Amino acid sequence: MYKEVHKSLLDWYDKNGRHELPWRLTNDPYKVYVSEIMLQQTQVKTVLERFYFPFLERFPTLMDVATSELDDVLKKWEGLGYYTRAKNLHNAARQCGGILPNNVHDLMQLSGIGRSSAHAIAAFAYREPLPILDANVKRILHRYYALIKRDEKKLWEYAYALFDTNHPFEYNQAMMDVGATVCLAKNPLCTVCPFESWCAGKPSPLSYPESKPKTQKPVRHHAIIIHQRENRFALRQRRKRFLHALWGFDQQEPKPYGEFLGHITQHYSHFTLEADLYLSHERFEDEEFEWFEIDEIEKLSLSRADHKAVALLRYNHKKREEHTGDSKS
DNA sequence: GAAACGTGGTG
DNA sequence: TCACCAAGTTT
Repeated sequence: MYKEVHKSLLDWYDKNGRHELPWRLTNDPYKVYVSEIMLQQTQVKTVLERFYFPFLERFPTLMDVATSELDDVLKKWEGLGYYTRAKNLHNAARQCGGILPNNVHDLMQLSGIGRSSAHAIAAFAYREPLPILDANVKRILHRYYALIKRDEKKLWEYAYALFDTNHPFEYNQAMMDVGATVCLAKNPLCTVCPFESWCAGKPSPLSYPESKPKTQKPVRHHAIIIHQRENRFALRQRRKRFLHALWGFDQQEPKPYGEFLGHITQHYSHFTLEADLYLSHERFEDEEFEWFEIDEIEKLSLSRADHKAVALLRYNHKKREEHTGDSKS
């Protein structure tokens, strides 16, 4: 049925596939696993250039993750976002005793591994003849079959329908690459697509699937307060889901709390933070908080917004030294 | 099943 | 400038 389609796809993959991706060259399931988690909702470029290699250098094996502290894992995840992934990775490593399961069922029992990641790990790391279904494949399927509605269950059926059981590994990799480089969300390059002759959505690729109703992100106003006591500053480790386990400064309702240091805007996945930053020398007692010298703060894992706060603190400090003529440090 | 969950790149 | 997107999972 799909013989010609599969041939077209494989030919395209041979010539145009991203054959140099490191997690595609390794035969270490752990490395494939790490790549799959890092790549969730994250661009290849970011993972490749800033996170994949440093993480593996610090944690060469899953056992290293299992025997390390969450704070250490988080430090290597700092800046990558969706920090629950790091928490889940750490938890999963301990769940399986540092030995990654080799089948979809057992993989899915681990924290942070859903059906999509389980199939990807099984297919890429263990060469299981299973179709994958990620955002790339979904976009291709929606267009190929001209599917308007988003339906997870049906998409899996189509994923199995189009799957090439004779070349499972190459097929899956090829689908990822077509989705990432040809069947693009905004500007699909249909003229060079291996599916061109059979794609039902080609006349109007942007129609599949139907776009979600656009909602504007709410803006939340806060004050970020840097409490200072001599040469130390107060930070606490977050306990809730948002930016879980990351350290940060005090955050309160928007009003003046001392010396104004600047304004911080940070766009999160579901809201925008607008915060004024203050330096306070008022007495501050809270068991949640610990006191750090400025250089010690850098050793903690901080969110982007809190890093901006540190930068403003340093900038302000430096500016003051210039004014007082004090040029030490 | 909808909403929560980060950050950087892009048009 | 800003909405949208990029290899999803959990609640």
